[in-house]
This record gives sequence, C-alpha cells and structure tokens, in this order.
Amino acid sequence: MQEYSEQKHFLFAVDCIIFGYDGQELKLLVIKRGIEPLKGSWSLVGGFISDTESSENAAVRVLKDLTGLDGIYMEQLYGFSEPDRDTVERTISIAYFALIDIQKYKQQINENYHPAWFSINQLPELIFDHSKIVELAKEKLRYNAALHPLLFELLPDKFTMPQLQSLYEAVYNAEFDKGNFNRKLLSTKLLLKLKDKDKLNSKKGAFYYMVDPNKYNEGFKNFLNLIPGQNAIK
Amino acid sequence: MQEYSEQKHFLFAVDCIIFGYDGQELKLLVIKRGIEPLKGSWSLVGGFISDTESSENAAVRVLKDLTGLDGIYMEQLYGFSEPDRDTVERTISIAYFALIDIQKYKQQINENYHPAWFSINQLPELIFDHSKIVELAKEKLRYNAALHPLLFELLPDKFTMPQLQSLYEAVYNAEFDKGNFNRKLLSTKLLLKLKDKDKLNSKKGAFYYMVDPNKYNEGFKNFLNLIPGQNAIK
DNA sequence: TCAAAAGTGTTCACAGTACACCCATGC
DNA sequence: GCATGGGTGTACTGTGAACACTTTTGA
Repeated sequence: MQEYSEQKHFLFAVDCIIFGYDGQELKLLVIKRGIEPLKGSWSLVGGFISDTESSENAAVRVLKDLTGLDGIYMEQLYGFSEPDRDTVERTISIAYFALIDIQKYKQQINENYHPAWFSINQLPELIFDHSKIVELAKEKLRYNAALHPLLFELLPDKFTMPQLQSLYEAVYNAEFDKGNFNRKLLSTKLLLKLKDKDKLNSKKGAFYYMVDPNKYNEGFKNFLNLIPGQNAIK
Repeated sequence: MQEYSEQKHFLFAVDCIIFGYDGQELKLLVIKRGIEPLKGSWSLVGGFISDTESSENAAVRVLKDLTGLDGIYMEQLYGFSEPDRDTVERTISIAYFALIDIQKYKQQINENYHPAWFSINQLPELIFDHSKIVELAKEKLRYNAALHPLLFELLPDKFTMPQLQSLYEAVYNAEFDKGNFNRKLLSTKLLLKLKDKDKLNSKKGAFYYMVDPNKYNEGFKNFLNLIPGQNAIK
C-alpha cells in the first residue's frame, strides 16, 4: 500500500447505453463523436466527469447535454478500465444504461450531436470498446428484465397487453403464448386496467393498462421469471 | 463535450469485499489501514490502481499484496464515485467481491496488515464509505446466490449436504427444510456424490459431495431459485 | 359473413412445500 | 436401546406450458 502522493491520476468518464423501443424493435441511441480523434464516428453518449459530481450525476448531465434527454430511468452497468480501451489517453469509464420510450421523448431530443437510433441487431461500428459495452448491456437488460418490471420504462404510460408482449418478444428474440403472458403479468398486480381501448392495431381493440404507481416500488423486488423454460432445471 | 487536454484527472482505486465462511458464520475480511490518515483503522482490502493494469488485475494484485490470497473467485460489484467519499483526496473506486473458504486459505493469509475476520452481523466501524459498500455487497451476494451456484466458493472442495444447507441458512438468515433442500440441490445435477462420509458432526455421518467441474460452467447460468417463497408473486 | 386479433378456459405435468417416517451410529 | 442427526417418502398445492375456444368488430 502506498501513499496518496505517489499515485498516478487518470481521466474518468461515463458512457450511457440508451435503449429505446418504438413499438417494433429494440434500438440503441448513438451519437457522432464531437472531438478529435475519430470525430464523427458513432459513439455511445459519453463524457468526462467533472470535479464536483459523482458518476451518477455525470451520467445524467452528459445525457442531458448531448441529447436533451432528462428524467429517464438509469442504472449503473459496469466499470471499464482496460489500460488501452481509449486509444488517446487512458480513461476509466463507468457505463450506465437507460431505457426510454422513443416516441415519448422524440420532441425532447436535440440534434447537435446527430443522435441516431439503430436496431439492436444491426449496430454500426462504434469507437473504442463501445460495442463490447453494448453487448454487456444487452445481457444485463435481459437478465434484469426477467426478474424486475424494467421494461415498462420502454413503453408509453398507457400500453396494451399485446404491445407489452411484443416488447418482451423483441427483447428476448422469442415468442410467448398470449394467454399465459396475460395471466403472468396480471398476476403481479402491478397493472391497472383502464377503460379505453387501443383500436389502431386490431378490430376488436385491446384494453390499455398502466403501471400502478403505488405498487411499482414494492413490486420491483418481487417480480416474475418471465422467460418460459428458464425455471426448469435440466 | 470537451477536449481531453482540458480534463481533470483523479485517483483511481479498487476495494475488495472478501466474504468467508468458517462452517458457522458468514464473515468479512478487513485489514488495518497502512497509510495516514486513519492509519490503523479497519478498512476493506484496497489500493490504488497502477498505470498498466485494469481494475480487475488491480483487485487481484491488491488482494495478493495485502493478504497473500491468490486464485480466488472475484466479480465486480459497483463503482463508487461520490466526490467526498475519500476524505483525503477525491478517489474513484471500483469494488470487487470475493468468496473464500476460511479454513482452506488460513495458511495462505499473511499477517502484515493484521487481517481479521468479523461476523457479517457484527462489523466494526470501517473507514470512508466502506460500510455502505459492504451493505451493497451483502445484497448482491444474496441476490446472485439465489440464481447461481456461487456459494460453493465458500466451502471446502468436499462438503456435505448439511454443511451446504447451513451455509445457505447463514447467508439468508433463514431455515430451510432439509428434505427439500437436498432434492433441490441434487436436481441441479451439479453435484457429485462421493463415497466417504464426514463423521465429525454426526454419528451416522453425512456423505461428501463435490461440484462436478464439467457441469459447473453450464450450470452457472441455469441455477435455482433457492429462496423458498421467492417464486410466489403476492 | 369472414378474417384477424383480443382475450378466456381447460388440461396436464411437474415443482415447491410441509411433514411424517426410516436409517445408521455412538454412547 | 435410545438420542441424534442424516436421509427418504408422500400427499397437497400451485404454477407454467400448450392449445382449444370464444369474443369483438371492421371490411
């Protein structure tokens, strides 16, 4: 163990993995890097941490600065610290991931850094180790969403069961039985059935639901195992 | 977004939360801090990262340097970055947690920094935000161990079912039914029954088991929900 | 009236729980 | 032989999976 004064100092950054859903596909928000080198290359939303803020604060600030997005769900993903991960100068980065409904925030997004949504299955080349970071984020999203009511963050406030089911199917690249899906989600008691229907996607129309704000927090810890077959031990 | 050259640099450290089990209780390994200020206070095993290593490497190195421990299970816990968390100088720290069988590594531990095991329920005061870090580690341990075959890291290579059960009971502060516990664990097909018995703890003796090394990795992703009642959605 | 999508019902297999019971051994 | 802890058997309950069925409505 050595004295403080003998220690090296390093750059420290945050990167945000922003997943969005547009009703069809799971997408990732990337921007055009604004500084040299590699200016103009696709990059995660990221930036350096300042003197007085925590990485959590930095993630929120950077996201707002670069995209205009504010007040969205975020959690820490992982710290990346390979000495050569940033080719300019050694930079340690803590990655955060965020979930948003693309439609809902369409107005809010500013265009300064040319943000673009890419389908999670057709991502462009990203700078540094950002592709690796995204892979880890996808894994964590699937893992966490199976156990916690996370994915609601990706939907409008009002949504239908078929919409919710498509989202889960998009995230897990799988098809679920609608009957069982319905019952499972309703059994959580986390959803409130509304009186009106969405009639755009079907003739019969599907009832809207919303998350019960009173039960959301308590429900967060005791959610479901949503992935069929995952319970079975082979 | 700003240029690299304009950015502040920070100290960067790792801290290790080392959980151990001695057959009775779940314990935490702490050391006496070796540098001023607060020299001699109880602290997590930690140290500064060097120029050429990743935080993962640093965690392994620091652990070895300060305790002698080597080759043990470790995973990243969380990054801590509150500006005032280290009262000497701002230091960002990535915490790692490790699991070991206390008996097994008893010989290996060196005494330079006066390491001590404290029961997880009776921890001393720790420097900085280390108590908070430990709390988070305890949560993550319980969360992960319910879904992955983690806790075997805390036991000798050979262990009996009653031993395994006590460990789970210690980690979760709960009592499990021995019959059901047995069947559940055996249903994973992760355990190999050995021919010899442990006769120290009972007259009849309990068969030893070991983790099947061939199946360990594949089993890691598809483990159990071990906490009774957790499956139920209320 | 028919097609399409929403939503309900029904059956089956098996996992989780509780608890009674049998087994092996040292004293 | 009996107390002690290891281990097995079993009955009950609930959940998950599969899939057939009914409902609603626009074209």
